[in-house]
Amino acid sequence: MSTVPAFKRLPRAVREQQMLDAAVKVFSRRGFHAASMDEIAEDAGISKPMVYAYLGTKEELFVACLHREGTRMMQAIAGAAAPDLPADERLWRGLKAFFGFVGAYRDGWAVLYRQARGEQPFAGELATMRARLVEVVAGMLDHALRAEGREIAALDLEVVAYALVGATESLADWLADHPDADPEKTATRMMNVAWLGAAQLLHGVTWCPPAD
Amino acid sequence: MSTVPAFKRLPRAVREQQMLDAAVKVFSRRGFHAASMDEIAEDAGISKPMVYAYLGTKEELFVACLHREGTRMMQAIAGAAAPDLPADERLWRGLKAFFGFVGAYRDGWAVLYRQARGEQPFAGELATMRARLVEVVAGMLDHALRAEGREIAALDLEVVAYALVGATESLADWLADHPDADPEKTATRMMNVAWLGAAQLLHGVTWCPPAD
DNA sequence: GCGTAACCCTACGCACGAGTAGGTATGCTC
DNA sequence: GAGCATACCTACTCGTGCGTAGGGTTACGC
Repeated sequence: MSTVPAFKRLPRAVREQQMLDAAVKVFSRRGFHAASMDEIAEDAGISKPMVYAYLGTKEELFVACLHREGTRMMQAIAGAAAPDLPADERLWRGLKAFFGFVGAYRDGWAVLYRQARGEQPFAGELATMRARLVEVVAGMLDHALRAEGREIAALDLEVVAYALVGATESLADWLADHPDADPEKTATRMMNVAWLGAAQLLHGVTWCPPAD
Repeated sequence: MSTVPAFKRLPRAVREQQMLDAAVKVFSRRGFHAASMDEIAEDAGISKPMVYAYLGTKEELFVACLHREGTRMMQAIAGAAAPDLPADERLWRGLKAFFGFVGAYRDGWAVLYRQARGEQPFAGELATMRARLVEVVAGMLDHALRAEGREIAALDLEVVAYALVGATESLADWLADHPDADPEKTATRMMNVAWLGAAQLLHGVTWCPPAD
């Protein structure tokens, strides 16, 4: 009895992407633990054993999501911020690319930023990616500083870079919650906060705590 | 057969605090879902039904943690940053109080910042608290701006405040991972990034995207 | 000293969800 | 058109962990 199959058979590569799309969507809304494999499978329009066959266990599936979205993001940034540009131009292009990514893949961003941070097994991997970003920003600042003939303790540099990355992430979060906001405009605003402060530092202006 | 009880009977108020301490500790390490009521009870040196009797279900327990740590934090900040001080002084004291809180209650901070963000039922409450903070910072900036005879669109103000709060949270996170770092020094570094940038904005200096 | 209330326990029921066993249909190759 | 690999399913097992039933013991008022 050859009934017409309700939905087509598709090649593995296509189905894998559909599953990853569904997984990113569900993980972003529910978080790792609250998400169920059944829901992901249903959302992908497929049955659960298929997910296990293609992407493995729940943990492996989550790692696959992290990996896809993470490299997607890093490549977007790296592709935009060429290392031979001046610092402000580089920062600007990097920010534009970053906010572009967040705007285009809000769920992916939510998984990376909101969900993967607290979960023990994955926090490490995420921290590494984040650390790479911080290092890049710190390197940029250091480069700009040396060009001005100045220098700063490595630890201070790292912390400043950390703050800049944090501010950026925070605005990204804001962007993810305001679907009608413009990514490029957000990048401009970020430049206004970050670059003006950083430029001051570059020129040797610093703030000191009051005597008491 | 009156055996000596292994551990003392304690009044409710004391046990509740012990339970909350244990809950904050476990939730901060494992996250809401991965944390088990059994582990929390064991860590508090008590049996599970006691936790249910005093603090209710797992969700209610988590909310209680959020509430205690949240008000603890907000009161620390509000108590330090008196509204009649000049803007930079106020910002400085607020930051000092905030980083002091994070340094003293690292687990509490981790629950608020790392764990409660992604979990659907609690994200709202957290967002409200965060929004209150952003509003305070935005109000401070607005106040300082008006004192200079200048003005800025409300949305821009909100976004800048958002970025500052995000940068601060990010440094707090850094602090939580570096136990030997000094909270006050961290606050100073934050001032260097935030205030210098904000002061520029206050004086009307802005950054514009390049023509192309 | 006796009731009553507060403190505290061991031991379970039960649902939910990760992962699998075992089988069917479709297309591709020779 | 036989054989085989690939795509896909329904229907289960079983562990884990939330929440509770039911009962014991210490303190405190009177």
